[in-house]
Amino acid sequence: MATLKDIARALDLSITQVSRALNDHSDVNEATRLRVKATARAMNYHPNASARKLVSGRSGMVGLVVPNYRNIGQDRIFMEVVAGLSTQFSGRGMQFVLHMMAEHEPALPVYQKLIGTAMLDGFVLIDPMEHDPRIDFLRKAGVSFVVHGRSGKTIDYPYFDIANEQLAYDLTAHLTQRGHRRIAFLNGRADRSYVTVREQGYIRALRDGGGEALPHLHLNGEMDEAHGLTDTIRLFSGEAPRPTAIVCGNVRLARGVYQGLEALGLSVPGDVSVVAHDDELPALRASAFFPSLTVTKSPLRDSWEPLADCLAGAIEGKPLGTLQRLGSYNFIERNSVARL
Amino acid sequence: MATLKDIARALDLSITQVSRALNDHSDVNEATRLRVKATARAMNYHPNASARKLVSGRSGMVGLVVPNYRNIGQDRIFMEVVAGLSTQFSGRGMQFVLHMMAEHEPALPVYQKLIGTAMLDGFVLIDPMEHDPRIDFLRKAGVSFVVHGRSGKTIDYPYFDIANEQLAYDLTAHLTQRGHRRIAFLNGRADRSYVTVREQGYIRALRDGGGEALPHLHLNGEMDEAHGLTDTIRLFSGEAPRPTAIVCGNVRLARGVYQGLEALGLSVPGDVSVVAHDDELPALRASAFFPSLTVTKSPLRDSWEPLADCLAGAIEGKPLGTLQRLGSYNFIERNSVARL
DNA sequence: CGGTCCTCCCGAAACGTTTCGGAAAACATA
DNA sequence: TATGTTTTCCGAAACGTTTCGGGAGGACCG
Repeated sequence: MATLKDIARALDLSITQVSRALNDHSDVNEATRLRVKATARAMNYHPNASARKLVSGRSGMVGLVVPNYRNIGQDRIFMEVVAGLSTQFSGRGMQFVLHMMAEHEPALPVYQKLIGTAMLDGFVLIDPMEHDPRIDFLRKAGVSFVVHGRSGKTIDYPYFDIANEQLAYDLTAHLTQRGHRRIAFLNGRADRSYVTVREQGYIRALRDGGGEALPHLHLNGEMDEAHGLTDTIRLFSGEAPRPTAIVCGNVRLARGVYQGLEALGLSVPGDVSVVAHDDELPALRASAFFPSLTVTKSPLRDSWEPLADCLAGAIEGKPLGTLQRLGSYNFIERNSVARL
Repeated sequence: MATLKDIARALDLSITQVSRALNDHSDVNEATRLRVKATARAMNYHPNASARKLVSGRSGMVGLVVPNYRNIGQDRIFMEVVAGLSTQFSGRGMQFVLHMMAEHEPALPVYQKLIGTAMLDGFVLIDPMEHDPRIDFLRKAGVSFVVHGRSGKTIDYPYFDIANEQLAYDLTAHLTQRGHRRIAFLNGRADRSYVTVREQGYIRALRDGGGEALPHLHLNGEMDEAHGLTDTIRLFSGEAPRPTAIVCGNVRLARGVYQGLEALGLSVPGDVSVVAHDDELPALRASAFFPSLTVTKSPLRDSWEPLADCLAGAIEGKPLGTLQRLGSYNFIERNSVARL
């Protein structure tokens, strides 16, 4: 509740000088600066965020806007995102605002309103679509934001992403190099941008390695155990030529694939080889699979720090070059692939 | 980006009158009011939250401060809380700020700082301890808050809670009425306020129903499957007199208890009767237990609306009487209890 | 000694809103 | 005609901060 005026009165200084002292401006005597800072601490002073925002344009608050959906409470990835980002921003002295929309509420008006009231300095965008309207909207509005992933043709905004094209290439090439020609790819939902990019890597690896690019072997859908299971059953049920190997978009899919193959009486890697990308989601360890799973590994939890970093940088007006980051991944060979 | 000044200029009115028109004050001509509101909408006006806060003291933002801990991403209850509260406040046109502390960071300084910067109108407190210092702190600071549960002697603050004493009484009495005398209670962590209250209900029911209040039958701990399992094994391992029935603080504990009893070769309800309180956590249905579980049911997800309601009411200065709410629960008898 | 350059400070304006205290005009009342 | 009352409006102050423009005093230089 203490204000600059209180401190100024206590020290017989002007408000101006107190403000300058606290903000480490140049033209204030060192002794004065120390006196001011000491009394500020003593009086338990915290600058009023609204007043500061009003004149300086910064509030130190960033937002995440997400749609609510049934069972969001069970979505571990969402939980990771929220906990990770919140922790990161709290640690930077910033505040994290979580805005949860009604299930089918359109997003743009929500951003519009949040921007209008001017209480947020920027946004984190997750789950970008292939041509994501939010990006255009925020770009036009001139608001800072950072994208988890990339989307669209002109990537002129801050982002953190992993090399999804290369990762899908590596996984697929690992299989072609071991003689596999018919390789299935259980990919994510078709409207997500990283899904398209991964598909390109998969196709490129097939082409380079002499694999067959059969449309029925590339499947899109939610990346959970249920889809891994059902897709696997379908792959080995019809008349169409069957794969000898399966690339999974994440480890949850792979778990479903293992269950499906077991149900079909097929062994890993004897009958079918399996590889996956591993986000290191909690309580799902690829090394604990039997047989242990060959993966490209890139923990999702390594995303939050660079994302917060980039958004904070964007708000401070740092040059774009420093705000576009690519995460690394490791290729970990285990026991789920056979040489044909 | 449009301001009151812009609207005033466009309509050749004073800023004062525009503000009063938009806020539905009395002394503004009906025709003027409509004109103002129309142009405000046309110019896509949203009041600047910081400016408003500065003069009116309200920002429309509320906060939740929680400690981060390992594997918080796997904690479904936390997820429910965040998603539920965020949705509720978003729906009320308020913003929900999630502040995640470092793992062992003391909480009070964080509240202190958040209060100091004056950007929040109030707080939601979850997981109250038996004598929770946060309550005293916020009460002294004169900040609005609402507690999920109750704590301390003087309950002079807004809260939403369920009748934990009565609920534990009902579960225990259900067993004594069927002839059980040695009844174990797997309760929550001893420092939580609702745990103490439930213990009182358990004791009262034992006394009323002629049960034996044996200290070794009342166990405290995290309410998860692992503890349900280990506590059960221990209850039936030592020299001490063994229970004929077990009351579980939640359904996760009960699941562990079922597993433990199965491992010990004991049947439900033939050898041991089991009852529990059911928060209706996702993916854990008491009716799907075998044998199906007798419970007191009170869905956790019914908490968020009254909590948001009470906090919003407290901020608006409504009388305390309307801000203290008790949730109801149902007693659902199924097949996990035998008559002795 | 006059001029220039630091060092340290301050008043005042600005950000966008709400609200207090009038005040002009129109109209009714005595 | 004088006196209230109602309706509709406005200027100005206030919230707490940052920042612009300037200014007093001293040191330094030629």
